[in-house]
This record gives sequence, C-alpha cells and structure tokens, in this order.
Amino acid sequence: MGIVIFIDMDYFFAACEELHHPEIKGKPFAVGTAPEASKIRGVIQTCNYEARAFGVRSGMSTAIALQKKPDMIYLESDDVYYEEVSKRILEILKRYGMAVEECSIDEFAIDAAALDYEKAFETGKRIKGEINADLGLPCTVGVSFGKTFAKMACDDGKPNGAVLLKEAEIPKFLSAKEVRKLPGIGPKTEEKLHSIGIRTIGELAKADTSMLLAEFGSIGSELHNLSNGVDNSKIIDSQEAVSIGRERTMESETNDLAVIDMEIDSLSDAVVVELKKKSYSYKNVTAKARYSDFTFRIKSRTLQNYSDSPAILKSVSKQLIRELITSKKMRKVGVRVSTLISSKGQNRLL
DNA sequence: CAATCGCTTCACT
DNA sequence: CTAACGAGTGAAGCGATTG
Repeated sequence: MGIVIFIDMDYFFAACEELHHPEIKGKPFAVGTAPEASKIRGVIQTCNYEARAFGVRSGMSTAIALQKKPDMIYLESDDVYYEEVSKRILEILKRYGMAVEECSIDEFAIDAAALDYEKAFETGKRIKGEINADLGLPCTVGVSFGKTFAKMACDDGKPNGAVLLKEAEIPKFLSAKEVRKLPGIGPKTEEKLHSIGIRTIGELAKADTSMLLAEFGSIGSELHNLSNGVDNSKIIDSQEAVSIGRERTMESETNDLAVIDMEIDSLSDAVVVELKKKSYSYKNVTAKARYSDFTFRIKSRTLQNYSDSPAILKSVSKQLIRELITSKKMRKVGVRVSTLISSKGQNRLL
C-alpha cells in the first residue's frame, strides 16, 4: 500500500441540493429519508453547516432535528441525482490516469503510488480545484500512506481543506485521537473499547494483541494494526456488489398480508431495476421485517439456480415474509438479493 | 476441511 | 451532559451444515 489521495465531498447531499435550489444557500436546511408529509418518521441524512450550528447531525431522527431548529428547511433526498453527480466526480478523477476506488457515493481513493508526497499533494489540490470549478461543489482532500490514513487526514481537514500526512507523522497524528476516529469503529465498538479502558488510538496501539483478538475477533487485530500505523488495505478499481436491497417503512404498522405483499412487490421491482442496471443475476433472496418494538428479523433462502426474474423474487420474498409474521406488527419490510453473478451477454438463466 | 447457508451485528450517510 | 427517536444501504462475521 503506497501513497493515496483521498477525496471526500463536503456535506455532499446538501451541497447537491444547493446546486438545485440556490435560494436555500445560507439558510439552515437538511436532507432526510422520508417524504415531506411523513418527515418526522425519518432521519436526517445530512445537512449544511448552518443547520449543524444548531446541533443537527446526520443519522439523527428528523423529529429531534426539528426540535433543535423548528424552522429548518427540509428536503427529501434525491438519490438518483446524487448518483449522477457522483459519476461526474468520478469522471474528473479518472482523467488523471490513476486507479480510483469509489469508497462510497461521495468518497474516492486514488492510487498515487507512482508519485511522491509533494507531487501527490499538488495533484490532490488540483483535483479539488477542478471539482469546485467544474461542478461547483466543495470537497476536502487528504494525502497519506494508505487509504485509511488518507481518509483520516481528510476528516481532519473538513470542510474545504487539504491535508498532507506523511508516513513518519502517522503515529503522532493517531496517538491522542479518540478511537472513534478510526474508520470502522462505530458506536458499538467504541463503547466496548471504553469498557475495557481504551479511549485513545494510542492506548489501542499499546493494548495486548491476543486480548484484542479474543474480545473482537479478526476485527480486533485489524484495528490493532491500524492504530499502530499499519494499513494493509488496497485500492480496488471496480468493486463488485455483494448484495442489492430495498426496504421501506410503511405508513402504519400492520400484519395485513395484502398491504405487505404490495410493499414486497414494489420493493422487488426496485431491486430488479438495480439488478438490471448492473447486469447481475441473483441466487439468494432475503426478506426483512422490523417490528413495532423496533427489533427486526430476516429470513433468507438460496435458490437452486441463478435468476433475474422479478416474479421469482416476488414469490420467494412473499413466502419468506410470511415466516416472519408474529404477534408484533411490522413497521418496515425489506427485500434483498445476494450471491450475485454478472449476467452480461450471458445465455438464459432459470 | 472448505464451501455454503442462514442469520446477526455493525458502520456510515 | 446525553437521551430523545429510529431510514436506508450494504459489508462482514459467525456458527451450523454439508459434501
């Protein structure tokens, strides 16, 4: 793993919305998952810095966000548009002739192994300027040794920054930071680390390897390496999808199979659209139910053969969702396909 | 023993 | 300070099963 240029878009969905609706720029607003009519049932995906000033955060329920800033503007997220913008960013990055990994819709890692730090940093800043000039979008660039540390350098520079973190500086950069800043450590792992007395990355680096392995499994040794400045990840040019799914919270909680089946049909159609776009066939189907008490369960089935049929997907997921019916009503249902193969230009599959 | 299956857990936006 | 309230997408890990 060599030098990496990491590009992370600043408040990406919100920045896209500012392009669409210039008049909201400067006012606090947020992009959420639910339509306007039922927005309090959804969560905030992202918001601009004006809204963040009032304590609004991504992942926060919209009801709470609106307590903090009642007159905040609310917009329903427009994923199709964001995906389009993301592709345009990717095109800009590809012009530089280096391998690019799409880490997420708004994060990209560029393999700059052929460059030295100064050259990579210059290139990163140039890319940043180009994205801003061509698309009108702000971003932050981080350059370091390995994907993970380039991303962390990037996090440090947000928003609208550029950070160079050379390999020799990584241990010092890491040591005082809270463990939560390590990519891959979320609320659960953080809590567990706290409970064994580890709060900073420096403390994690010094922790006993076998203890981490016992407590956290393979993730533990991975984290131990990272906290010691060792990143074994590679840049993956084009990532194959492992699964494709759609899920939706229903208008009201129900066990009515007529309602649920309709939902399953429409989710299945959405999954097949995505599947077609990527020319995949599926062999595994999973149905998911979230209940009124917020617990959830899934049920899955592997088919005899690969398929690209919407009808099969619908009938299998309807069977599976029936096995998930309990006395607790369902508030959300989902359909997911996995075990995918590329079916581009392939003969017919059952 | 390795691959597969069914399912849970977790992270991130 | 930290709960409140709680969407959608996807990857990875794990124990059991199977060949």
